[in-house]
Amino acid sequence: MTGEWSIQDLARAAGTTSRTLRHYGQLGLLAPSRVGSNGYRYYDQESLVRLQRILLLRELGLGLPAIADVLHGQRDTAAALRTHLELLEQERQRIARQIASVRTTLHKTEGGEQLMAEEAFDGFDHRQYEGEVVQRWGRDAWDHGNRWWAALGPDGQAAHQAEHEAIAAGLGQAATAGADPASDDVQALVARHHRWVSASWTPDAEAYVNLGQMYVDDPRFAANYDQYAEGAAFFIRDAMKVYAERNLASAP
Amino acid sequence: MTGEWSIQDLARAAGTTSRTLRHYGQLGLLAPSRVGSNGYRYYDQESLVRLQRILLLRELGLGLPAIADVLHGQRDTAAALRTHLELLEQERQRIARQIASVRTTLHKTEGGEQLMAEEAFDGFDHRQYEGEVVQRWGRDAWDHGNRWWAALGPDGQAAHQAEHEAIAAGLGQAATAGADPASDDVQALVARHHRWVSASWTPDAEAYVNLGQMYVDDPRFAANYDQYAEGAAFFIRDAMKVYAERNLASAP
DNA sequence: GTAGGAGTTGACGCTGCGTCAATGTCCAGC
DNA sequence: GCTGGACATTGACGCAGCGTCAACTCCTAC
Repeated sequence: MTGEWSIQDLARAAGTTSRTLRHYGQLGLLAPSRVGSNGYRYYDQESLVRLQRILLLRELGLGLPAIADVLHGQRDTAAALRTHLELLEQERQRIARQIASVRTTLHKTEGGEQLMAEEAFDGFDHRQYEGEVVQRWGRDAWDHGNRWWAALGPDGQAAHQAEHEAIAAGLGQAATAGADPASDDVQALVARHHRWVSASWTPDAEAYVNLGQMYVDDPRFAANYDQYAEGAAFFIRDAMKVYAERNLASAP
Repeated sequence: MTGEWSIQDLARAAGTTSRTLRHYGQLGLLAPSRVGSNGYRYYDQESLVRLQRILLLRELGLGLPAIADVLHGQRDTAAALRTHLELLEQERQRIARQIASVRTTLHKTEGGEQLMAEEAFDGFDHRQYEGEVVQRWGRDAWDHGNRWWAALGPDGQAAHQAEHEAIAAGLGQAATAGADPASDDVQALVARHHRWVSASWTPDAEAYVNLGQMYVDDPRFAANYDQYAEGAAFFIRDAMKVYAERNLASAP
């Protein structure tokens, strides 16, 4: 067994730096399992596990004092995460408001004509995903999508985005309210969603179901829908599946 | 005309504090229109307008250096805002992803004990493979593995998975970049992988090589690694073989 | 003359480390 | 036994944007 590691060993193993480990030691988050007579810090297996817990919680955005509470058993992980989640929600609202304000200001200060080209799909940067889209659906799909988007014009683009936001918000509310994905109200929203999608591309039953699944599987989409309600992505996927089975034809 | 205001007057008029005004003065953002022989700062109408611009941009989230560029005419407002908007969009995405991650983690830790049963080892369902594991390595191995996994606790389990993802992602990148499986960088990652495996079971050279081969032969593992890069499973197997030959003892 | 309200210039604090700086240790080679 | 290089230590500054003392000075009113 490799029973003992130097500070660098541990840092590399966990993908962090020795400075960070000493910082954690200073805060009482992670003490070395042994300190040599020369002052060198040594760590063991248990340290690694503990460190990985710390790093995981940090990736989730928790502050070091909050992590200390969890590690010292003064707070259980779930409670800390729930508190943190609330902070994150607030932060998200704050950012969203700022974005809205900046956009408004931009429209005022300039004509705002180039703007729309740049902020396609509420935060989705078209160009950023070019490679991915081309890889998954081919160059033609990309070009077609771009021409269609350009042809909409600024107002059309804004309307298109607004329609999507309205649909997503409605579905998010339904999900929160515990509605049945197969209910008439929900299905009416899905019908709107299908029309919305069909503006650029008409999916058949399978394609539409797959699209719904992607809303769940791709964290970028999931994050986008889940901001309206927790678990909204799952709800939407289910509702889309029902819609497809009832209303869409399968490919021959 | 109220031609001149003291620092408090201006601060109150603009809804900020005198400390802030002195800070802005220090950064060259807003100089007093006049400074008395006693050192007192005095401001005029123009100062107020300028201050309001500063405060507006700050509410939008711009940093003071960026505001300085705008005020000094080195950048026009619209450009600065567009740049800033991109930052905000990224920030929003980051927060959204964090929220999604925290929610996922919460579901896992709240499920707590169901976790290991449901999605041990990167989405592998333990129970689903019980028969197979018992058949290949015996009942003791299965029980030992289960006890070890349970002993990790929710966070430890999450950390363990996270570590594996980090390693696999790193190896996937190396594979994509066309790295040599025997190179130092890759071997360092494999060393991490070996430590990761050793958390529950310490393989000797042969066992480790066989494990690597299984990553290629078993489509479930292969698919798991190949999601990071095409052909990653082969690359990892080769790197593991080199590592075993260099660093691990053979069974007697 | 004095109280007290407003002004001044420092300087520390907060978050989570990165990044020197100055200096001590360990190990391998000559 | 000496030397070089890698790695270790503690200590301290830096960052963003001010809030918040602290220690003094100034002005105004009574």
